[in-house]
Amino acid sequence: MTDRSSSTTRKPTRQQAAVADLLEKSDDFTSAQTVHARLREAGAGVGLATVYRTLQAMVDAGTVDVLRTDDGEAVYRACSTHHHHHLVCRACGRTVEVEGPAVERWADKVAEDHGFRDVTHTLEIFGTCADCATVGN
Amino acid sequence: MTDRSSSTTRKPTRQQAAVADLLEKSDDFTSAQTVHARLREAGAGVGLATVYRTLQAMVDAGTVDVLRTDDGEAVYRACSTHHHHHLVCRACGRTVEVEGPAVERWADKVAEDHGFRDVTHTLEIFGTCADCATVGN
DNA sequence: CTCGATTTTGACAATCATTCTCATTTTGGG
DNA sequence: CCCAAAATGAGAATGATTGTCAAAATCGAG
Ligand SMILES: [Zn+2]
Ligand SMILES: [Zn+2]
Ligand SMILES: [Zn+2]
Ligand SMILES: [Zn+2]
Repeated sequence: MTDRSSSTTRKPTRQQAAVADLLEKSDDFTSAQTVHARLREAGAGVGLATVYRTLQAMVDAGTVDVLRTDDGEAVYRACSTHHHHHLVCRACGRTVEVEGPAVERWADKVAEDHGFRDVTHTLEIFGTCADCATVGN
Repeated sequence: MTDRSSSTTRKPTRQQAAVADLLEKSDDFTSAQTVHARLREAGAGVGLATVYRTLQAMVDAGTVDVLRTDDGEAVYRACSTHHHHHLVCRACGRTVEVEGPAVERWADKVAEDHGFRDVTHTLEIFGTCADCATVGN
């Protein structure tokens, strides 16, 4: 159990900062493997296990969002902290954060109508962005 | 490329029928591994590779829905053929199909407003169903 | 500063779902 | 019956993710 919880802001290590910085600079969702590779070629390498641990910690802390690609790979992105969803270009990966208060209410109501508690939801929109649509056709 | 597409209704084999039947009888999302195990213990075993192939074919044919669990495992369910989403109990797996025309329109509009084409979306609602809420607390 | 306790790291092994290989079996038409 | 195409399945290969555990970094009290 890694549960020495209530961890009050511990100073990030060099490795943790490196992972966080890289995500900040990247506009689209990035896999752990890619983060590892990028850091390696950038000189300041970070162990693969540490990359996974750091990403998971950030997800738990709510500072990064995670979602699954079609083939099941987890990808991460530094997002704004409030609740939102994503519009992702399936060609280039360009990502736009979107919000829909009505959708939030709808999801909660549907769940409640069926007697469900502790409701959460996942919602992602995929498409081909204008730039990619131009190139591809 | 396995693309001898334009599939002209081929008679399902014993194995394909077994997988399809099992999914029909199950009300919740089931993983390929579980389908394989269930079929095995039910006597009429089916090769694991065939289970995967059959499930993928059914997904392509639109006769089953697939989604990813939190740990990335693909799970399948025989659903109605029209577009819908799911309300899933994260404790017992009970699943309810739900629809939300307004959400569909919202998603398409958001994408269009940002210049995206060929839009699709994924949306699942998770919670604890009434039965499980009673037991757990 | 110094030393032991605690946390973090990372090389490497272990898991495990999914895919690939390819020889064998089944199916269907002629 | 005979052959070619399609399907099957046992086992190997792949690849992301997690587990292990000894070494390194950090912290806090004395
Ligand atoms: Zn986000
Ligand atoms: Zn939402
Ligand atoms: Zn469904
Ligand atoms: Zn929909």
